[in-house]
Amino acid sequence: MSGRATIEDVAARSGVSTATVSRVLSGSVPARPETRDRVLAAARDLDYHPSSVARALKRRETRTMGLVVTDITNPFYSQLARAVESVAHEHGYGMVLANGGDDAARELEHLDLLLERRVDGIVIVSSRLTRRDAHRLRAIPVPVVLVNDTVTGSGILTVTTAHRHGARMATDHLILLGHRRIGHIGAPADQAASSQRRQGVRDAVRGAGLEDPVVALGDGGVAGGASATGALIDAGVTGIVAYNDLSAIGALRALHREGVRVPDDVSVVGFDDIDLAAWTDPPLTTVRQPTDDLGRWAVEHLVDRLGGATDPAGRPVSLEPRLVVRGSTGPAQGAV
Amino acid sequence: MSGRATIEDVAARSGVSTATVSRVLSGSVPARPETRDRVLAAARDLDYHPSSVARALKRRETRTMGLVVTDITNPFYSQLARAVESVAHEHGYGMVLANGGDDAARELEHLDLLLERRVDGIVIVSSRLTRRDAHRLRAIPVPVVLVNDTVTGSGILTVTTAHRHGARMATDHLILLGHRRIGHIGAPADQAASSQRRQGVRDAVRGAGLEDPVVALGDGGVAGGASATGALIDAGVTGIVAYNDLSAIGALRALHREGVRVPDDVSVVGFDDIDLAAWTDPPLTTVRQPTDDLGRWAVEHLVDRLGGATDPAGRPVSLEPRLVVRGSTGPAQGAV
DNA sequence: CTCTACCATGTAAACGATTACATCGGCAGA
DNA sequence: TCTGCCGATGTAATCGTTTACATGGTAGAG
Repeated sequence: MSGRATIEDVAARSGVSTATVSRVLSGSVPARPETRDRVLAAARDLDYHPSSVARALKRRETRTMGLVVTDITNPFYSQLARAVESVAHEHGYGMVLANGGDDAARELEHLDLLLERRVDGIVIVSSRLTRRDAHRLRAIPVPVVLVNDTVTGSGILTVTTAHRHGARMATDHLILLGHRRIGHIGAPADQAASSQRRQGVRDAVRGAGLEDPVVALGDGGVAGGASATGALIDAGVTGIVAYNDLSAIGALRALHREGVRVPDDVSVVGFDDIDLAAWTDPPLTTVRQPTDDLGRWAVEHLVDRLGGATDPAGRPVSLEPRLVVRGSTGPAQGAV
Repeated sequence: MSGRATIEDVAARSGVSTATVSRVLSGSVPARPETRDRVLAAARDLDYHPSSVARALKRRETRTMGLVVTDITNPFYSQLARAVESVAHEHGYGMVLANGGDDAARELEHLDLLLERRVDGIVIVSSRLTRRDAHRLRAIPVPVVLVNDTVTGSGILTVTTAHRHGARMATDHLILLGHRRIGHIGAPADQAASSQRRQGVRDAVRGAGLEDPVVALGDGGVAGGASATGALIDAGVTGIVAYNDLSAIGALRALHREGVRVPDDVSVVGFDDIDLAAWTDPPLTTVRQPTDDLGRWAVEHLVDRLGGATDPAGRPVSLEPRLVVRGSTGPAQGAV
């Protein structure tokens, strides 16, 4: 057999027209039981699987969505990707992955490729595009959902973790433990949510009447977290709120290397609650993002919209994170 | 505008036939400069992007490949996914991700979906399918490359890390450090490479004339690694070779909880060299898989084969891993 | 017995590109 | 001037489905 069986082969073998085959297979219109059986048998014999590309051309929908992610290697993103893929699958959608890579240009190129592939919708996760090329996002001719990121004043559906509030919870936790001098490991401005989380830390500190947090900039990864930590130690902080778990893990490592005990001397809080956060030494106190819910929300609203729903897409929907207390935080020295 | 611009719109606007538009855009056939310009201008004005689904139907290739992974959340897989996506992109291919999930049934379903989508080829990485449903793999009507896994006696292209040799290197390393009683944290038989790595450990131990390694079974994840460790400690091992880094991290955690010092009392070696392995406490000695090379090999051979190459696909190609020594291994107590 | 309705099925026109083949004007060589 | 060729472009078939519309047969109503 040179190619795969087509609907025509099935029609020929079962002695009916292609229209009937199509109808039987889709079940859209009842057929005479006998016909039905003949068609089904022929399809089985020929191992016929309809070509979704032909179907896509006719129906003008591919039942595929694109997922644009900055770095699939980052545990938070891969967990989100799993959620998105899984929910998409539930709804009969496939997922094509576009991994951002380093630069925004590449992300744009990926976007064009997705559109050429005629994906029905796109989920974009905390991309660089939202800052540099917001106008490009608005021009996308298919529904888009942004996760953990916003582009102001567009009608684009958005779901995000309450970063600011999450960071505030983390910081409040430290303050409640008696910490007075708080440090923050930030991420570059092109990282999603970077400024919101920083704000949250500041909110808490100010709310408690403490002096402003010491901020050191990381890169959103482990290495950056480690190297940012030195400055915080020097500044004499006893509590560190990291931009994310990776940064926090870097901090743990740096502190250990410097002989600073966690949590006895310094407490550390992360953000995300990636799988490995429970297994660091000590286990990481962190703010858990509702990753599965983010993914589900994104996909289901995309699907709704594809189904013709035309909700006004008002303000960004914000999902509450949850503080997960583990071993990396404890009472400040000399606290009550 | 209700829909997107089609080639016909461009043809109309530039006053030529669709054939000419197609030719100009693909550059396959030279056109008169003036025509060329008109077409290009029209395409730009209409923001025309050719539909790759129509093209796929005609050309009978989608320029898309499928990637089947067991769990995108596992760092090794996500690193591999990044490599695959990136190399595929280099060659003009898109990637649709099929995340296995728990059971093999789901993986089969995913496979069918990929085929319906008419992917040109499929990369399968250490799937459950190879054991249960090898016959299904052989029946796939597009080229397939298996990564880190084999199905015997099929003509399926295969590239794999030299698991057995890698595990042997890890174990030899411990033996060289004076360890005499070696433990191994294994993975269930349905995990790829599980038995080969176990064999490698045995090879080394036997080669050194030591008694057989103590084997405890994990689940390939952190939790399993942690719970398997107890039995190894009880058995009095001083060196542990884990199935992978996740298991090793679990072991580190369990040892720490038991007050066993690493590497002073017990040494631990992992496998994979995931990003975080360098950041554990102590940093993990591990066997680095050539992840990028695996991905590149897989994609490029797939592309070759799609291009008509018809290499005999003899034996599985095996890539050598590399021992990366960090802080989690050290001399055995009482060793010279 | 005729008419209407309806049910099961067939016919053929899309969907949006690519490409084999036909056409046509112009130019070089005889 | 005629022939032949070549380069640029147009015509139309094709890829594999879905689906609007047409058709033909059968049963129930009158």
